[in-house]
Amino acid sequence: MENLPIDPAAGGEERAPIAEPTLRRLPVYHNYLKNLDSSKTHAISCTQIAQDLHLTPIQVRKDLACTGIVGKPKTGYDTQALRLAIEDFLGWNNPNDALLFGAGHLGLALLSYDGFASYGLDIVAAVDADPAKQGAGPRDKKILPLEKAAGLIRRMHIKIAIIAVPEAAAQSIADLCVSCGIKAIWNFAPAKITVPADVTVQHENLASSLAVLSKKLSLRGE
Amino acid sequence: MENLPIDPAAGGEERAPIAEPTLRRLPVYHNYLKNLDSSKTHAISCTQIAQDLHLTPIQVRKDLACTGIVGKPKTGYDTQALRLAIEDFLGWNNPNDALLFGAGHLGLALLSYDGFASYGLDIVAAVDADPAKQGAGPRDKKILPLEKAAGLIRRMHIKIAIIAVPEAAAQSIADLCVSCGIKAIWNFAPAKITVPADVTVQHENLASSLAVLSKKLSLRGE
DNA sequence: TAGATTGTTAATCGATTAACAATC
DNA sequence: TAGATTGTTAATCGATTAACAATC
Repeated sequence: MENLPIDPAAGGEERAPIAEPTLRRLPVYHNYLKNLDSSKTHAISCTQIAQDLHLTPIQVRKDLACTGIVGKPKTGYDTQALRLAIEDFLGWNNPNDALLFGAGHLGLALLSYDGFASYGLDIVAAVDADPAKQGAGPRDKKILPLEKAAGLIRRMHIKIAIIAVPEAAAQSIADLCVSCGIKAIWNFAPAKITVPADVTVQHENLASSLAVLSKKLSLRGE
Repeated sequence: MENLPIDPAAGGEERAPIAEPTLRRLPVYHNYLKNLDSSKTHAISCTQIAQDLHLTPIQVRKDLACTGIVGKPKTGYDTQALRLAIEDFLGWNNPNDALLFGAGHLGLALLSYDGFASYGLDIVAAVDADPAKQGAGPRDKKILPLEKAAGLIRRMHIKIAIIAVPEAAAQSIADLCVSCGIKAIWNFAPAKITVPADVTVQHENLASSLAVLSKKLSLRGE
């Protein structure tokens, strides 16, 4: 294979586009490895991973191949090396700064979560239009007035915005972000937002997940 | 086609399994219809929907066919009927009771959100192990001691649990749920949970979404 | 009627799974 | 060595897209 060299500067040639389902599974493997007792388990096989995560060994093998890791027949992969390969591939050791819009319950939940750092995301601050919410937030993160957003994004060259504002405000916040140079939006508002083609939007759609869950539940009940 | 009759009692025969991507798009169509000015738009075509949602007309047509809706050539679908057909198909007019575990920021965010009702989900209450969090929550929802969970689930025949507790507590909460007869778990904890085969788990995996977002961002930047 | 749109069958595309040689 | 596991090419499966007749 040998696609996706670890050094991003290396590849001038066409790079194999990674399948999104694979991409979504990589953090799952990473979390699995993190929870292994590393003092005991120095190597792990696809067979073992697949069994524990309820996947097939072939799928695991193919997914991991994307990261460039090379395993040893009969023993499997070095757990430490595999973990690092996933982190490398996902860019988790080059953290991205992000600005959070909205300090309601959801915004505070995101701001409180200290796990994002290990996923290569650093929420530098939050902004909120409500003066009552402004001030010190969880984990020593500041909650600033909305007016500070544009300057902050420009000054820190922030590329990622997280939108956790009410549905009605989502589009205008997105517009603001785009005008300041934001290139990726993680949207938690239950609203479709429209952005130019060069901006990526990842929509966290609870209604979709709920539809899957409740349909499965109703199908099971027969 | 004529699969998936609206009356769930009708089908003894094999029922066409709905594709998950389709299932996830149905709420998107629904939200789109909701935001239409219904006084003006009595009928809507696939072409129009596809254009506004950045999909293809063929895909929209196929997705909507699952709901059993029948359109009229040249005009499209009756907007009202289409909306109801989606709600019917997704079971949104037979709401399911759910119990929320965890009243941290995320739990409160879920409890505060008044949109779930229209998605067929009724969070009857929350439970939390921390006495300081117990009492009245948002929207007049009670936050009860953890010990009340089992009785509540059994008494109300609750089938859905929402887990919004810290990673370390997730599995033991899941075990509790299973032992009380919960059949579907919506898991917001960043933890893999293991349940018997007859229980459905929908895992809301932020790390996966973030991986997709940051990979797209880094690929764009070349 | 003409033209746009639906409903449905066939073709394509991409992800998953199977098969198997290479390797430790 | 024998046996388990990797890496990779081929086959399968399922979702998307294309094609087109039916319909208003």
